[in-house]
Amino acid sequence: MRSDVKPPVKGLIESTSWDGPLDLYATLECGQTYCWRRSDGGMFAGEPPTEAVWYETVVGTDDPRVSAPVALRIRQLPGGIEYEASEDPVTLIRSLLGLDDPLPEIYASMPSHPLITAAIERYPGLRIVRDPPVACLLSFICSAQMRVARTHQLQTRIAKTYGTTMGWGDVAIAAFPTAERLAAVGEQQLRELGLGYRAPYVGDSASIVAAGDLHPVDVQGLPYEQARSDLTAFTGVGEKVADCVLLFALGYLQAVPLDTWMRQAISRYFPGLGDGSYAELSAGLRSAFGEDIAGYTQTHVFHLLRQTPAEKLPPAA
DNA sequence: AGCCAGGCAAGTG
DNA sequence: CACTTGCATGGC
Repeated sequence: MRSDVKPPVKGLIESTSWDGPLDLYATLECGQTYCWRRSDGGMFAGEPPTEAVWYETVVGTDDPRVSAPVALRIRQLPGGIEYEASEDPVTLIRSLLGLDDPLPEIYASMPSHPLITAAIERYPGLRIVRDPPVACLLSFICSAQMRVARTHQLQTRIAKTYGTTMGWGDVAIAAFPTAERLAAVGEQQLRELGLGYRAPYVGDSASIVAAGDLHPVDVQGLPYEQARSDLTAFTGVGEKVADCVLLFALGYLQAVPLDTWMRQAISRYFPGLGDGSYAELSAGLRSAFGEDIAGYTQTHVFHLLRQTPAEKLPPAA
């Protein structure tokens, strides 16, 4: 069934090899990435796994970090991150999970505010991922007006339907399909998967990548606001999805995706930022969250807001 | 039954 | 430029 029957590379990335805490569960299930699947199938059910469970993904050739697809799975143990992979994945895993981010310094540089303090005390070790850029782009196009769990369910369906499967033994991991493959899938078939009105957006953006007209990595290195603006050239990508790609794939830690949750937080906790344009609110929130690392603050706060009943949140200032 | 979910594109004024 | 409307689907 699978052609690659080679045994996997196995090992441990020791927790002493990075700075600060790591919470793999919060990192992969806070809603910032749709690229991983849990081997027990219980992702985004709201419950942490009872035992150390495997998280699985494939990093494909749309990603400049690899020259050939790499299948891997990881789990968190007391001593670090255990892995199994189709080839040595250590550098890749460190990148995917933000293990080289100086988290203690990042926490120290966050402004003192009741909402921010509550978020980092609740989720110490939540790190910003660096997802494969094309998969990140297309999955966040799908996320428009959909709940996190259903968005993830759709990505799984896309991978299992159109992606290639890699693995070893009884491990089988479905890769997110390449842009070329998705570009060849018709809008109608994507609708049948349940994408709804997002189906043509995904198809068109995949075609843009496949044709070589624009790749999300092309904007890497540009000034933040320029990069955000350039990404909106993809179909189905506005400023919010562009911010997600910049933060969760391209390492722009100053990006703050302004979704409905963050707009609520602004009106309740930072009313001074006003009801202006996206650009204005974004600049204001970056200032309130810590200019260079505002995305780290945003993702902690986002998770807190989603996981906490309103009456248990800090009182509005 | 109605409202909402990590919005966006296209059409007006 | 600011503002409005239509758009799929599922869960509560």
